[in-house]
Amino acid sequence: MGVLAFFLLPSPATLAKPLHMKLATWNVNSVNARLPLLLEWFREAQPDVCGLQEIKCIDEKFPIEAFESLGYNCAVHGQKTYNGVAILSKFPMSDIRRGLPKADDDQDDHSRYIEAVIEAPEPVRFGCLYLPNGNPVHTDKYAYKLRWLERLHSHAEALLKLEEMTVLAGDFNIIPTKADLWKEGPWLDDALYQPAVRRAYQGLKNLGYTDAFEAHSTFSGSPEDNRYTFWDYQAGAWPKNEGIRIDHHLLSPQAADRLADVVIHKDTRGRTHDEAKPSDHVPVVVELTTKS
DNA sequence: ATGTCGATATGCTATCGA
Repeated sequence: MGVLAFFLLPSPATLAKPLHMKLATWNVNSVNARLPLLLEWFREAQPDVCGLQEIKCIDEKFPIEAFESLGYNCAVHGQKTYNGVAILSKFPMSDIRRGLPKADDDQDDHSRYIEAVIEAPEPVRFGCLYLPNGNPVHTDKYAYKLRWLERLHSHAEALLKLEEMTVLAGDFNIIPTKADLWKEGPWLDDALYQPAVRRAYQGLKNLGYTDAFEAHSTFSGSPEDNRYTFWDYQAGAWPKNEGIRIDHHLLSPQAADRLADVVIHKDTRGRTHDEAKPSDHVPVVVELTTKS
C-alpha cells in the first residue's frame, strides 16, 4: 500500500507550489531622502515588485546599487526636482515603456508613467503611475490632470486587449468614494475629490479593471480597520488620523482572478530610521496567487 | 485651513509643488 500511495500522490517534483507574488506601490516623496527607510522596509516586506512615485531625481541620481544589493532590478524614469517613477523587481523586466502614449498636440514633459513586463514564471505587466495632483481646480493644472486621465484610459484600454495579467499601480491622486476620506467637507473643492475625476476612475473600472482594495474588502474575513494610504504632513493629519485613500492597484481580469490579499503598511507612516523621516504615503501591497 | 516636507537656486532664506 505504500507503493500504491507512491503512485497515486503527485511527486514533490511535479506538484506546482502555489506562490504569492507581492506587487507593491509607494509614493516615497524623494527616493534619496527616504533611502534608509526604504531599504529597511524592502528587507522586511520582501515585495517581488514595487512601483515608486515621486522619486524626485534624474536617472543618474537614483540609488540603483543600494537596491541591486537587495536583489532588485531597477527601471527608472526620472526627472529633476519633481515627479519621477521607477519599478523595482526581483525578476528581470522586459518591454519597458516610459511615459504614456501622446497625441500629436500633447505636450507633457513630466515623468509620471513607467511600465514593464515582470518576467516571473507567470509574467505580469506592471504599470507604475503618478497621476497629476490637479490643484487648484479651474486651472491648467486641473485640465492637465483630466487630459492625463484620458490618456491613461486609452492606454489601459489597449492593454486589456493583450489579455495578460496586468497591474496598474500608483498614486492616482483620486479619492474614489466618501468612505475613502475622514470628512468630506474639506475635500469638496479639492482636485482629488472632484466628481469628474472620480467618474474617470470609475471609467477605468468600467473598462474591466478591478480596484484591488475594494475587491479584497468584499471577501476579506477580517477587513482592515484602516483604508487610508496618505496622511498630510500638515495640520497634524497623522496623529489625528485624518487620512485619505489615493494609492491604488487596478487589476486586469486575468490578475483579478488571482487576487489573494491587499495589505496597507500603515506603520511606515510613523517610522523614522537613520535620520530619515517618513513619506506622507505608505506602501500598499497586493498579493496574487501564482504558480512556480 | 494649514501645526510640514523636499529640492532648488533666487543660494544660509525664499520659492514651488504637494
